[in-house]
Amino acid sequence: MKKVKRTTIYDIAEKLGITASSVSRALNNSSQVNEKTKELIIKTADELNYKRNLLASNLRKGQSKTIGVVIPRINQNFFSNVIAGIEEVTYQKGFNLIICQSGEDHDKEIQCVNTLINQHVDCIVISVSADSYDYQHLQNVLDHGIQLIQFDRVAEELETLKVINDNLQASYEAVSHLIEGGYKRIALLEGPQNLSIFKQRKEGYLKAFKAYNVPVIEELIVENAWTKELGAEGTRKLLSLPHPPDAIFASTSDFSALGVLDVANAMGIKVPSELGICGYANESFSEITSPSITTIDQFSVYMGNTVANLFFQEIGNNDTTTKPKIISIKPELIIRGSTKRNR
Amino acid sequence: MKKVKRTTIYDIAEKLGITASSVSRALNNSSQVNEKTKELIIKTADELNYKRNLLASNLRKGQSKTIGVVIPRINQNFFSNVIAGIEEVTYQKGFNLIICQSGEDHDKEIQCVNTLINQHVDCIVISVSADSYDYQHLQNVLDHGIQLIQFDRVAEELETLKVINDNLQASYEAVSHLIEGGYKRIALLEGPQNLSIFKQRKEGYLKAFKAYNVPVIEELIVENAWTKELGAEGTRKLLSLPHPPDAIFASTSDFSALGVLDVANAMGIKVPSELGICGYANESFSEITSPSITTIDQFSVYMGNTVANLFFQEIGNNDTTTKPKIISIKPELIIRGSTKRNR
DNA sequence: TTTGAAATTGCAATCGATTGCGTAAAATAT
DNA sequence: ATATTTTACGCAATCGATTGCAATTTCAAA
Repeated sequence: MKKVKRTTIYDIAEKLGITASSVSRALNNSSQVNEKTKELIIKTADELNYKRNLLASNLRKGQSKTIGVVIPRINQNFFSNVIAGIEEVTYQKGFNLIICQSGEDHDKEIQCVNTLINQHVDCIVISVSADSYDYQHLQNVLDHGIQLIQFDRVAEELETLKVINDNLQASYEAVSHLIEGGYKRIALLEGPQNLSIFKQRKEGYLKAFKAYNVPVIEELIVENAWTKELGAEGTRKLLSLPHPPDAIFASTSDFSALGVLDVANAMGIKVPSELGICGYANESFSEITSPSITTIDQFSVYMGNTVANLFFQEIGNNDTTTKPKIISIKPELIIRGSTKRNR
Repeated sequence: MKKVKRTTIYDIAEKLGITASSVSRALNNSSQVNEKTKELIIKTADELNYKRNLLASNLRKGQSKTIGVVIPRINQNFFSNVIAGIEEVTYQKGFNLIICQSGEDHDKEIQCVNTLINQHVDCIVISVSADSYDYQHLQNVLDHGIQLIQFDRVAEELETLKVINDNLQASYEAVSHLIEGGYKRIALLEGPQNLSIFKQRKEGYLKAFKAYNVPVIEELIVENAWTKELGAEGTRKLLSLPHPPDAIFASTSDFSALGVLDVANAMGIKVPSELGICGYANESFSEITSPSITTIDQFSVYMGNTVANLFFQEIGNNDTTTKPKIISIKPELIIRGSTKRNR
């Protein structure tokens, strides 16, 4: 296992009595090497089971053909789908992906970013963690001449490429759907407001109220309810109010919505007739629950594709005067059983 | 964005009027450099926003502190959990993860492996794709002196480190549970038999029959039913037999079990009273369905931890005479509504 | 003050691939 | 046959960090 001497271009050169230069050129399919010798070189390279040392190659070329991805956690449907989407594209271009998990921790996020800078990645793709409070480390990425693309959870104040969902619009549509369904007291389970995505979702919620000329009821807005447990907890509080809500928009995630559903079931409250529920993210389980949960699809794999394509588009483009692009993907409201009441 | 000259140890050396050697040593906390100059070097490195170029460092040191992971697809619960588990451990050791998806395609798997060899990864962790028919590419990994660890889906004939589930035992327990529950005609949805995991699960199924002295009914064994759709299809066939089964063990996955459940619901067949269902893998949705699905938990995150720990244990260990280790993790049967009938 | 050992630092090669520049050889034009 | 252009290949530097060995300095012991 140890100390296997791998064959290098020098080994090939020596065997053929030529220089490493020619070998290198041949393997890069340069036109300045004779066709015959090129064939010969490729043949012997194959015989010797030669594999190019990308460390050396990349060092010399000052690039790495590697993209670093920093996400809160990989074993969360949305993120693993985005990664799958990124990989689809990058793989075809011969780029590799280094994955780091920030675990929703600001310090670990900084460490991840630094590691990726050390690795000389060509680009860092990030969805910031929930407790990120400043973005010096991201500025640092730019200072090192590394392309930076933010997706989904973005630091708005940083001028970088961004791929986001139109959270406001999606949220607006979801709440409109509830209002049109005849729900009168619609509660909101909101996420950490330092993340713009959650702020936007709240704005969409408020916008719908305004559009339909319905007054907002402050006591129906529950902060920081973005896990299944917190969602359940918030729901218990909401449902024990003197004037409980007749619908809950779990704007943070389907997990949260699942918490709502559990509590409703446990309390014998009928969904959707007595309580409408709408989640967010179209997790795979949301169509399996009973009733199935109305939610919002974010086209996560497509989002990954978009991120990757954006990168390849931008590196081809040396024009530094272009404004930082923001691509917004319109999510889709998926109406299911949890909000379909027959009046 | 382009052409940012990053600071190197030479820049630091020049600024302080010393050599790069000392800078390098200082940054590696070598004892052969004066404490005072060490401090000074570290301070200026920080001021200049120096980041070590790992390409250069790794090239020189002949390692990369990187582990390559090849899996069928990342956006599948089991695999993303394993990766999360691997990352937990490797991150602490300062190792990075390069992720490749084979997409269940043998050729792409080969390409992935080759890329990782090019990248000079220190270890390749792989769960082979379903249509892998030979393992030359894995042998090649070993030939390049790269540590190879297989997990879950393994090529048994290759002598490498392996981390697997005790599929046979788990499967045996699941079927025993069904038999003890009074189910008489238990069908099996099996996966591609070239993958040992599916072969073992079938063996467990057969073993249970033998143990309880129940005859195996060949027509109740359905080949290649390892997606939701194929599971549903197989179920339709099974349930339209003259003598339909009264339980189905979807040994391939919970997705397949979900297909079974859908068909049963559609046909108005009651679960678990008229039909028992058991899945595999404890996907998050399996406890949400109604009834919830009895399944087998594979401790996927722990499996990832184990893989990573195994690697670090082995590289510390230069003794090449050690036999290739196989670590078997005992999965756990999780009994839920889909097999709980009250007789 | 001298001597020897220990502590610091510098020199230069090395990891493997790439590439600008120069030159010899081959091909084409005159 | 000679001049000129192409083509093909070699030389040597380079990317940035590491490290064995040599050289110098420091310091304590004699």
